[in-house]
Amino acid sequence: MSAETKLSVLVSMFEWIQKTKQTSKKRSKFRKFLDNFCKPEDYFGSIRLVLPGLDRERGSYGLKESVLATCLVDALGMSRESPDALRLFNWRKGGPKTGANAGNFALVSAEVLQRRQGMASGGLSIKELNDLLDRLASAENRAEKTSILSTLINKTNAQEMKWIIMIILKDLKLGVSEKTIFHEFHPDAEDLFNVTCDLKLVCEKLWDRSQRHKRQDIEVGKAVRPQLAMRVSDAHAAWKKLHGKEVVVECKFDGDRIQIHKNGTEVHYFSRNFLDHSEYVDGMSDVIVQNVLADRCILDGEMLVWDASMNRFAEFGSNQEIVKAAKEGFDSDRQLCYVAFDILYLRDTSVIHQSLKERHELLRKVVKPLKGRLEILVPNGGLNAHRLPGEPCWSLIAHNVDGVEEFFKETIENRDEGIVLKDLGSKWEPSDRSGKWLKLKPEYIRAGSDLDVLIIGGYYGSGRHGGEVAQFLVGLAEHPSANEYPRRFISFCRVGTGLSDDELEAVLTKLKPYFRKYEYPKKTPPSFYQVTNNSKERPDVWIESPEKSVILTITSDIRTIRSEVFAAPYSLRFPRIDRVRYDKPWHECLDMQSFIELVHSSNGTTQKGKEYGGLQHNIATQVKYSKRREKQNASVVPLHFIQTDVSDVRGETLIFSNMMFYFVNVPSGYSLESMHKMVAENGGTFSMNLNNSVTHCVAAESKGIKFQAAKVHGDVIHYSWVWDCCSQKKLLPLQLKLVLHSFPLIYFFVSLFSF
DNA sequence: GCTGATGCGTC
DNA sequence: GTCCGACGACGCATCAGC
DNA sequence: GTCGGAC
Repeated sequence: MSAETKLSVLVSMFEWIQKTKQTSKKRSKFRKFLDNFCKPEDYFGSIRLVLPGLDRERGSYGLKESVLATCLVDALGMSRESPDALRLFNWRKGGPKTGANAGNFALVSAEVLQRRQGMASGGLSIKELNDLLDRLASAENRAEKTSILSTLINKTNAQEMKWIIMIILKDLKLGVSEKTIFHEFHPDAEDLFNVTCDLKLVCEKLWDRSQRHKRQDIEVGKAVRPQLAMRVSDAHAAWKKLHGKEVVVECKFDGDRIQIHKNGTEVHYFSRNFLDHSEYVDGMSDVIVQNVLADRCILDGEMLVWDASMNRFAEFGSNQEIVKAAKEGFDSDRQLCYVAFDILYLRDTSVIHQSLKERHELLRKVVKPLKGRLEILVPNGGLNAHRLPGEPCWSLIAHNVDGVEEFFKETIENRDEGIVLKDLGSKWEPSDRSGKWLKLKPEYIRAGSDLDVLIIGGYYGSGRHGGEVAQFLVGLAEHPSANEYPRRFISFCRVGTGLSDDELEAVLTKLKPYFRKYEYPKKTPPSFYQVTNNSKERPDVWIESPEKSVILTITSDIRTIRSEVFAAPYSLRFPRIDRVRYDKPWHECLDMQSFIELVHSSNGTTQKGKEYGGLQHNIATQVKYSKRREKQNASVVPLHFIQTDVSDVRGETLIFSNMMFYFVNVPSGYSLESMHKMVAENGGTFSMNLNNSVTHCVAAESKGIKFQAAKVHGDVIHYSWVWDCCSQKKLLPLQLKLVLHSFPLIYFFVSLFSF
């Protein structure tokens, strides 16, 4: 009987791989470990330590750097004020003493441990380590975790402990891809993992590298790694990539990607990261069991919330809220709704090898849609079938690039975040993002013209950014009095991506002389910065004074987010730095009021207004035309987001003063722009979106999702009233004819007016 | 028992 | 072209510490 | 989710 594989062997392999540059050498070292040093019965035990991010056998540890630091300090019996303790707590902070290890928690820990642990290996086996890690993951409280860590420290040396810490943090920094590990383990390991998401199963089935494994198909109850969409920049790029294929375009839903596995009355809900989300069972399983007309089946789709009173899908992020409400027996108009857009398994066979077209047919046959609870997304049916008249459809077959473009525009205008394009002839490929599915999202914020914000603080980075400031806290200016510079800056969002290493370095060189260390909570923030007391809002350094700082152009998703974390009422979704504006002085920072206006002026139709407690808001693209920019972004910004430039419009009358118009739609043959100009010529203002400032909601036709939304807002006026007023140069009474939405739908096609 | 800090998981 | 690590926002759950 | 960098 041979002894168990020791952790020390694994660790020396780790050390070697880490210091080796060439992938091929890393590869062969790992290979050697498997062949010569690891017993097959320890394969799973080892692989799960090499790929901790893929292991689902063990729950999470509840330990990241911060808690881990306290636990280690306690486990080592150190005072929390001792230099070594502070070193651990401030592991990100750079400085002369911290040297190369700053930003790498495991290395900082190793430094501290080295002074307290022996050099000799503790002789811990891989099996023993896994047992202790299991205990660590199921520990009830911090004291218990501390005690297990203490045991680990007693059974290891500092080097081994360093790697254990990296395993706990699920980041080994080996510089070897998951693919490589799988491939060296067994040529079929990656494929098998992709269709089972089960490391243990892979290790048990493929322990013999010389035995090829016939490609295993998916099975009910085992998560499959989902197929993903590749982002493309515009409709033409998308069309080019799918040249000659039969293409379906679908609305991209903004919920949670969920794979539903139905096995009789047992239903599982797997997320993108193959976690089993059992919290959906209560709200969803009955519907699935009753309306999916097959005993065994796997569906791929999006979990959303349907708002029955609004007759549309709720904003992103409401799933958990609804799950919770349902659990507490709270009745509401909102309920979980699953939109199935694919089927992967039916009865006893995988159907991923069939074409998407065939799978759509299967979906139709197998899933019985239930309005607002379970829907299917197929062209010419499913969700499309019970849409409101005039409402754009949710998916269709595209015949040319114009069709795609048109659908794209409609989708953004009427719903949410973009479209997905798929080749109808393609099969479903686990884990694929190579471009069989494409996603197309608009660029909502015009880089360079809108979000110019000021850096007010910095945070130390980690990993390759260790020891240096790598993220910024940015702020908006307080609205200045006339002819004055802003006095205070209001925190708004954090941003840490978008600059190249060189650009970041340049910014740091400029700012470093003005960094002021922030030692929370000893000192309060500089008085010219307005921040909340939230723990995320305590930068490591403040910029000494706003005049010394730098303006950044930020870009982000259109959907702004109500924020409690920052001092400003809204924050951004997916923020990134577009560029550094050395050319702009600090005081040209966007001010808070303009920002709020920006948010309000284009609240999209998918979001809910404040009165509904909604959380999402959209950012407009307020455009100041410059020839160059116009050209540069011509195809990037959806037309309807561009606000009409009325700076050259001369006033005709002032009949519309104090009125703000919102156009639901415009008569065919006329542009939104011309309507806006007409309003402006007569003293009125207009909004691109339906918000509370809008006083007059105008439509030419009573159809479309925007019209439905407008009805909720209030009366909708027929556009002929606006025209009558303008042509007669006086405000006409509204009473009679022109309130569209309370009227039978007879349209007045007035075309007598010319300007 | 409440609150703030922290971690997890979604996008 | 592909992968990976370093980053962003939120909501919710959990636990420490008062 | 986005992004830049490495291979």
